[in-house]
Amino acid sequence: MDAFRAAVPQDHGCKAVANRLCAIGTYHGLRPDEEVPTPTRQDYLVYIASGAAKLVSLEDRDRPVPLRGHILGFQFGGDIVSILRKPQGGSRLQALTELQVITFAADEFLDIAQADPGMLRAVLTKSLDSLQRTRARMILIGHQTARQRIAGFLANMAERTCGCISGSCEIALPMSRSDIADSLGLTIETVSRQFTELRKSRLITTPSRAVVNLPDIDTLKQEAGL
Amino acid sequence: MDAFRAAVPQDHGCKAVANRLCAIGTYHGLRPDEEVPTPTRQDYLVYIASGAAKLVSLEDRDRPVPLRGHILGFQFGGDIVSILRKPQGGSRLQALTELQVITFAADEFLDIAQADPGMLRAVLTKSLDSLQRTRARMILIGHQTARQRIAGFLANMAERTCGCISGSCEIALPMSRSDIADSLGLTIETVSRQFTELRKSRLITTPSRAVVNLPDIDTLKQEAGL
DNA sequence: CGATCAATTGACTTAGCTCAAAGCATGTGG
DNA sequence: CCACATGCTTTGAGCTAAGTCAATTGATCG
Repeated sequence: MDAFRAAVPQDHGCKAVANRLCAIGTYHGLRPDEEVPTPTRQDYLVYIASGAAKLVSLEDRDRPVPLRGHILGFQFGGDIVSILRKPQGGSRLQALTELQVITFAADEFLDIAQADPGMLRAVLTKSLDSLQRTRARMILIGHQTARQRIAGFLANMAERTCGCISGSCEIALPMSRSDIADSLGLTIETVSRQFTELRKSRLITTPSRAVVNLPDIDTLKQEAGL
Repeated sequence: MDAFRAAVPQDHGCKAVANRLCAIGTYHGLRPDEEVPTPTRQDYLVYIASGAAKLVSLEDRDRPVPLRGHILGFQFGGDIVSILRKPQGGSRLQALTELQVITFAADEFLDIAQADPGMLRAVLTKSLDSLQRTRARMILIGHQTARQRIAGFLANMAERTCGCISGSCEIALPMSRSDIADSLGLTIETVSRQFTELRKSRLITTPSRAVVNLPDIDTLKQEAGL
């Protein structure tokens, strides 16, 4: 429950709450391509203990086409994801690597969190932040070129998976090109071309298909317009 | 405080809270182009009593260019907006019409809301919903054509300003073409061209520059891929 | 060692951007 | 009241980034 504790600047009694949370949650171990069981009766919160996953919008028949089966984003160890049940905006969480998660019903979570006002407050703050970040990303997607999006994606991955915000680092890309393309609103071909462009510009090297070396994160960020 | 009450399915004692909120809040009356005073010391929540406004990201010198001074969205009577102070992702709320708002510090709000767990819970739910909607919109922006975005924008406006989700209706567009363009990640020219295209398709008529008639919202939505 | 699937590369098309001009309001001063 | 200036909006003519279609290469796995 590190993420919860991290969300609270001064940890005032959250450890106890975190333990209570673990008590109501269920552990799941998943292999690549398997899905975190989708709730039917109520909303769930998922804490990702380790591994990488993609959040995909449901592909209901009666859903607007552009919203069907698209990648909403990627999640990594430490993240908390809310999985809402169907009517509102259903989504499923699919493992990209070996994945360990703890799931619990949102209602039960709220019942417990309510006991600790600071806790609930922290979660609210966290979700408002999340909203702000998503908004920012929306603007980017609306105004950035393909190259900027890819550069930004790689810089973001470096930060989220290795905590690297500067200098050089090597990151693993557990998702396919097609997943990347979809999440950025691009095509596979364009993603591929941008990778080779960045390679030519010496901003990345690709030792293997799923590994990318970022020799200069700062320039990469600049390239992304950040 | 209708919006707050609306957020709670069964109103259990929120009216009292709403009154308390009004007590800690400050009323502001603004004319077009004026701004809701930007907080420097803490985050603020703004309840829009009446009128229309645009939420604009700050244009700090040291901010990534694509995030500078862009339209994050439009807000109307009944909406609640969070204005975060600088470091996180500052934004300002600028009146498009005569605007009446009540502002209060987020901290004070949380102090009061905490007393009523159901209330805080409702707000959390509301903000999670908001996150989901923003995510959906992000996908759309990444995958929709100019025509779909404009059609979707108009349908959305009809729903938010007159509550029309079907049939026909006439809406006012208090914002400029350039505001619309920016919020959708398009250029003014493209917006203008799409308006004339929709006019040719008999999906809209424009009695005046700032007024649009939607004779068939259902087809419009279909056009938007919704 | 093929067979299969993902990724890359190439040739072509096109939606939307850029640049530029013209149309239309609204307001101001003579 | 008109002339003119100013600021939005519309329209037009290329141009370019990214999408589409199609072929090739490269990995992985029975």
